[in-house]
Amino acid sequence: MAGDQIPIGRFSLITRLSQKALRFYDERGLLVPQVKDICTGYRYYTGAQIARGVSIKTLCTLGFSPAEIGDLLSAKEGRDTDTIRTLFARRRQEIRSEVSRLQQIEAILADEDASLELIYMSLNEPLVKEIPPQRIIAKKGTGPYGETISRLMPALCGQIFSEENQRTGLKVTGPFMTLYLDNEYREKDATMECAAPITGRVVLTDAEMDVRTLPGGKCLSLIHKGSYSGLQAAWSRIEAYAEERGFVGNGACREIYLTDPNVVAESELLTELQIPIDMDALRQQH
Amino acid sequence: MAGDQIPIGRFSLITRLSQKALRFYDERGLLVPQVKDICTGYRYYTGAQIARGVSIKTLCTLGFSPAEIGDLLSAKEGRDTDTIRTLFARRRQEIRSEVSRLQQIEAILADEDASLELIYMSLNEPLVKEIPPQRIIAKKGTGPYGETISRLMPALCGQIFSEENQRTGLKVTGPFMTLYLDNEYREKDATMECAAPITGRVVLTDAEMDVRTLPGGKCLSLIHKGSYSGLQAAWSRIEAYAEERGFVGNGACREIYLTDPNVVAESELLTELQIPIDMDALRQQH
DNA sequence: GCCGGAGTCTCCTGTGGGGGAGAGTTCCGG
DNA sequence: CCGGAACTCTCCCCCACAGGAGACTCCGGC
Repeated sequence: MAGDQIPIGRFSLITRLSQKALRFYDERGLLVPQVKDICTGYRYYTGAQIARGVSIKTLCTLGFSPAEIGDLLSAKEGRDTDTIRTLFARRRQEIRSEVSRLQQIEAILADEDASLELIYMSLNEPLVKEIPPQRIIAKKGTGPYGETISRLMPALCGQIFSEENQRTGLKVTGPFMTLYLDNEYREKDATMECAAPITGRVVLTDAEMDVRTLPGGKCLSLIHKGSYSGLQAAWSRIEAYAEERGFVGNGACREIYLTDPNVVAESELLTELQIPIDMDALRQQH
Repeated sequence: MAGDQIPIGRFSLITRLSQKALRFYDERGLLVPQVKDICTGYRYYTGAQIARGVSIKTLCTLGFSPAEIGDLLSAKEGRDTDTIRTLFARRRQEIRSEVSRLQQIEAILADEDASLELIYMSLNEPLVKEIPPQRIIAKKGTGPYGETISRLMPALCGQIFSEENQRTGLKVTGPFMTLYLDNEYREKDATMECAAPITGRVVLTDAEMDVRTLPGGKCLSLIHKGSYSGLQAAWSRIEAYAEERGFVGNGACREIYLTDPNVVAESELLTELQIPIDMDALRQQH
């Protein structure tokens, strides 16, 4: 029979592996042709190698990486059924999580209006992220929400940009923010702090002001685009998300004004909402 | 506010795009930092660029490629809702087909015994592939299946390796095969041809022998591993598959003996089953 | 002004092959 | 034995970043 000396093209047709892939597997040692003509470089496979080629193709179709395929084929030779089962189970788990990820995306795309909104409004999903500790200067106040912030911000800026503080080298190192100090929602007498991350020496002339370091750690974060009047809805979204997933709060919520309302149009304003969370408490729940 | 001059690290935290990705998008022109210090190479973004960064992140999470993201953002600026809808619909289709592909794999992996069999037995799924035309020498015969092949093969080999034909330069260019010429299943008086692909001039001394060119084209192909006694089951599998998908046969089925039973152990034998199919007839059905 | 640590830069390698260029080989019929 | 067709070879670029090395820069505190 013509079983020996199969050139790469024919071998490719039989095993359904592309020539590119065959050369790649040769290089990686996964499937090395029996004969390689030293002077022309031509690869020649044998009939006995077809089985291995077919196995590789099958495993490849199942989505295993070349390294895993190597392990699987070794395990197969050694009749190491346990390893095979383990790798198969892992792959199955990967596929399941990939499917559920794709289905979530599909669900978003399925709602055409929502997806248009997604791109036009820059909406996005809340996400857990790590934030670094920050040294801040803050001014505390109590009262209704918008009004209090409007009162605190100018005072804060006044202090920061005072001649004294500019002379000693105080610098603002990030966007301004508001910290919400209440543990519950209050309409009229909410306690909040307007703050800015800083470096340098500070001279305080206001008893209501404070310089301290905010702790870092994990937080749930959501970026809101648009006028500040939409912030209420955004807070509801992120709180609902936190509730749903069982996140446990761990400190004051922060509202970070990423863009400057004096520079950017109201509809293009970006604000990041952060809820510091206690990952240990979350883990204990599950 | 400190909205201008955001270095890459901070911008990365805000937008949730990795620094690597940001450098890549800079290079590709997808999101170029407002300021790039010529002498240090440092990238500085502005608050106004955050929105674009967040959009890119969102679209990236949805699985769009950088090129598509560029198109989408251009369309967004131009209020070209149609383009956006089209791209979203396309992506959605891609996701659906990917999900169904993965679910098929998951179904295979779900049956643990079947998957072990898959790797130990080298089973695989039938697949459509293209085969080239082949010039063959064939000997026809009628009778029960195994017995007839056992009779035809030695005769065919005798003819091929006869002194005369070896002298004129006849060469075998591929594995031996059997062609099944009946359109129905027959137990006792099946008509078949044993054949081998050849090149060179041939002298025929047997009236039952024939030299001709088999047509190329699409075929359904399945590789079977193991003793020839399992071929019956393999034929059932591929026929069932063809039936299920509505494939229309288009010529004699071929059974190709990829490995040599004189060399390879019975349990390691490989045989390829091919059913030539008519793609036009298939298309008309759908 | 100086120093250390943190931040940032570019460049290289890796993934799992696909697509193509340009050159060399093999094969087959005449 | 010859010539053209078909086959095969080795590079090189592409994707969409991730990881890491080694060097440079920046910043805040003293």
